[in-house]
Amino acid sequence: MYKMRKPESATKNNSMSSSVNTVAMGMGSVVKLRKGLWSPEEDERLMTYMLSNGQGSWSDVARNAGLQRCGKSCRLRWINYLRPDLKRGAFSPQEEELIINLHSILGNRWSQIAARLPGRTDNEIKNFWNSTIKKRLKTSSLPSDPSNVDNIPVESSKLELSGFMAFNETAIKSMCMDSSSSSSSSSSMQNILTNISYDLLPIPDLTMYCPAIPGSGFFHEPTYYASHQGMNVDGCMVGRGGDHDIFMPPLESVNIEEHLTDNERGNANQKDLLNRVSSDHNNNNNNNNNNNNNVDKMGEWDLEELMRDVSSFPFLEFQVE
DNA sequence: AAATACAACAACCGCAGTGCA
DNA sequence: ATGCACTGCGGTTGTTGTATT
Repeated sequence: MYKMRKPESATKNNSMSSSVNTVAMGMGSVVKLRKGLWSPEEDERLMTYMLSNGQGSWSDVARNAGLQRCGKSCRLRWINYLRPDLKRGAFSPQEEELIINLHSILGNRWSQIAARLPGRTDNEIKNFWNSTIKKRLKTSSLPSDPSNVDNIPVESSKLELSGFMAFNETAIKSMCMDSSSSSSSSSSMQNILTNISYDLLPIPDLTMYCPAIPGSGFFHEPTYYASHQGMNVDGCMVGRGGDHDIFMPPLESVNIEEHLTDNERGNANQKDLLNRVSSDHNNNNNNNNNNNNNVDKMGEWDLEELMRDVSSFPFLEFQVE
């Protein structure tokens, strides 16, 4: 079920949902900055601006698009709601499973998790986790909450998770905790993975996560990613699995849009996108699954493909040094 | 029908990291 | 070296719709 808020007009400022702050803008001018829910008019302005000008400085976006919002608010709205590649609607069971698994490695690094779920935002995943999964896990029959690495019993080297085997406990903890040895969580993860040698961890432990990572050279590449060279350029090979080398792309956010050419970006049907904005606002209870543009399709197809792949991968042996 | 509780979601806030002058 | 602006992230709060009493 996907609930939408009742839209409100940009012209009225009622209640907390659209308060107004005044901010000095230099040259003696004062601009009133709106806060709270976005109106359809604001959405359309931002969408139109972004589609025709692309992303620049967010404060410039706010100013140039004629929005009485701070840049930060514009950024958030674009990333979490208006972005063309967003997949809307309920999380599929596969996505849910993926989130649980990724969370067991990455913890609350929502942006990192989101980077592995095409079309989903960190905010969306975070909300989903806090409102749904967390409760479900709490009431489930699992002996401990897999989301909390601290709860993993010392004796248990493995944790059964939804039919998959999770990483070896040590590896999981290292990945989650190792922030001192590197400047970023991504390189931390890479460090861990590159330090895994080949005799201890069963390969399914690793493959469980690889498919979630766009650009992994591990499986036959989804054509979408394969067609955008450069996705793997910075990837690092973390191991070999039989005939397959295992590539981990950098764990920084893999932003699909960044890899589109200008033409490809332009091909995103602007009319469709604008329609989506207005239809979202018009249908309070709308998820956009009916809106079968390629952008929406891509995420679904990708996930299904990945889940198929993981189920067929052979078992191998890995080891933590 | 009204009141209340709950779930789901949107958006804000504060902080940290980064780049630049 | 310092200060500032900008960006991104994660935690938190507020709003709204729905279910329940």
